[in-house]
Amino acid sequence: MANLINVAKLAGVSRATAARAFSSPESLRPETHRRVVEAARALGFRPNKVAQQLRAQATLMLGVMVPSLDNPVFAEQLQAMEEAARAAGYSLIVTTSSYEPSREEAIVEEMLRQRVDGLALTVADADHSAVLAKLRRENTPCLLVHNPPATSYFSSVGVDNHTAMADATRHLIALGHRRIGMIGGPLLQSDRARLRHEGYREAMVAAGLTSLPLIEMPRHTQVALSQLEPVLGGADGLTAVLCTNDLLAISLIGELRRSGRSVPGDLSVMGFDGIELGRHLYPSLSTVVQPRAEFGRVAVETLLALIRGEDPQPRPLPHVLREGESAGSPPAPYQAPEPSVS
Amino acid sequence: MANLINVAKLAGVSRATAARAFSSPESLRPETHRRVVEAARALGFRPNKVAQQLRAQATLMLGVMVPSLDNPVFAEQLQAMEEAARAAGYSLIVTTSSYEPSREEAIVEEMLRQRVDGLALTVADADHSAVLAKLRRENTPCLLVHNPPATSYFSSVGVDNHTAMADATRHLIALGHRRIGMIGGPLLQSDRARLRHEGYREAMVAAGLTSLPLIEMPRHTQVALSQLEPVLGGADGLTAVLCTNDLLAISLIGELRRSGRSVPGDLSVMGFDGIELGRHLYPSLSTVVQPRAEFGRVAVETLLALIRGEDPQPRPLPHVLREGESAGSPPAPYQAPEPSVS
DNA sequence: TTGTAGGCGTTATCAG
DNA sequence: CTGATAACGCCTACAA
Repeated sequence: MANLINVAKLAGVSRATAARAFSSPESLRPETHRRVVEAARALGFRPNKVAQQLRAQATLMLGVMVPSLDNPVFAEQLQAMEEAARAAGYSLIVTTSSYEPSREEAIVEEMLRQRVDGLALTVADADHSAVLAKLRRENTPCLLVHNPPATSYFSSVGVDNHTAMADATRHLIALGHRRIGMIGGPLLQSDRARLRHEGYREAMVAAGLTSLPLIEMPRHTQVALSQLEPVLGGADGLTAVLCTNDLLAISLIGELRRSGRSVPGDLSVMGFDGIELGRHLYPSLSTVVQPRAEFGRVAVETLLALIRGEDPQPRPLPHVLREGESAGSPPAPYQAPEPSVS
Repeated sequence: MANLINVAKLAGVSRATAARAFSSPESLRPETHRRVVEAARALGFRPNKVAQQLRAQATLMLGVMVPSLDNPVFAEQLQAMEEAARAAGYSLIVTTSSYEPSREEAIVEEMLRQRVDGLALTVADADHSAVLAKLRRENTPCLLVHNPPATSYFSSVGVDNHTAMADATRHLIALGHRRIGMIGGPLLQSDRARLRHEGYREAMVAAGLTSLPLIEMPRHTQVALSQLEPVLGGADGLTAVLCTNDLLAISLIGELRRSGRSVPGDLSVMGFDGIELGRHLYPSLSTVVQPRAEFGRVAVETLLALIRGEDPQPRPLPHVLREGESAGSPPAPYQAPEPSVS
């Protein structure tokens, strides 16, 4: 109904002239331009992006796939991406994968059919991802977010997970902790979990301490304290725990306090991600801050560079240790009462 | 390059036949079908949705606009919407408005140009929204999420904010509280804030108690304790506070504890939204649960019904009071020491 | 400054 | 069962 043809008719000009009234108004006689604009308004004309996209062979759309939006780290990053994309004239198609390969597959296929100009993906394990393997054969620009560079075929935006977790570990060691454990969500095989655990291990070893295997929690957002009891109790129980994300840390703190323990009195807890909320809790969360807003901006910028055909080499984003109230000195070891001097 | 024409050529058939191999394979001779499929695979053919959308005059896309993704209530709802939409064959274009009218305007215009099949919007105040006024003149189906029905021109999905907050208030009253206040984010004029405050007021009045004005915090996610001190201290200070969202409540609890007060010992705190995280905190959050996942499902279903030309009449979604550890009995009033009997 | 015309990739209609 | 053709709405050489 309200297309350029009708606008042209009503204005008494050709399709081309009507089109030019929008794409290059300065090339029109003012009077002509006015007539077209007038007609467009009268008809409630609104340019059809779908037709523009078909014609231009470009959609100005980016496809974004995150594992979930339940974790604020992804939601906050997505928010930043959306703002950056909008500022550059791009729209976002947003999907969640739950890390399920079949969904990842379907989502990416769908987005390719939609002819998105670029993809920003977060997958479980970039090294063993079927969907990434397939994407190598396509020529749609693709950027990994959070996933380490891996095969280095795809550009990637994220912090240095290895160093970041090593820093967190050293922080706890500096506070005096010696028996430090680490817990993670149900995806121990994820590339980030591996790197973070490796960072922890290295820092422990470098300090002459014993590193423990990553303890797997049944969910990404909730600890099962019962699974932790064995390593907590006793004289040689842990005095500090690193978590692979803030939600786990928050849940752990809650469970500990509910079980009558104090944080950090009985156990120090550190998170990872630096979600906003962590600042406001009591005890506030000690954590490794990933700059989520910068993530979003850099991700979009990098992806747009890829789309322009450039070869951006994004550097790892800087992480920051945010000291909160959830990590402190270890409890004083139990001392047998000594005879007093006096 | 890899379009139907080339596939047709390679398969030695016409465009139409090539197309049919995908849209109605059963209408082709098996051998023909095989040849087309073979050719498609050889060329890496992938149907072009943009062309399909242009041709079909429908995009199978929904436009979603939320105020922000920093608040898990929106992120969790969005996640549910995405899953429901995907299940129905729709994609989501996601945007954030920060409640800024100019962004709302630009976003909606953009989505209309993109010819989304429907819009799901959350605005600050549905009664005084310029963008909604404009949308009334368009014929793109539009659904409000969270906003109360307002003018009743647009369908709307959400809880009954009035009753929900009244329920929360009655809960505190039942616990023994008499001096109960309410705090909100910086958008006191939002339709939901109004309704919730009204619900609070009614419940207070019905119990013969004094309702107070909504106290405005500078941000949606963070309290300024200094602004609250006046109403907290003293013998007639508040014993309980209702918050318009969970993040405010969590922040309030953190600030209170950091200032040496206990929750709920000194002050009971209730949130609103029921974000997952609230369960895991210590003290766990007493709150009014909005069924976010159901929100998402119902929103998508309702919007799809609108798109089909039906006239769905979504009922308010049921809210649930979740009792947590952050609300309890009020502190015993200060008693002047009495002469002991003995 | 404005008009003409072809094509972006797909699908529905109508013949054959 | 298959082929030819027009149309979805827009843009942009190329002409005039």
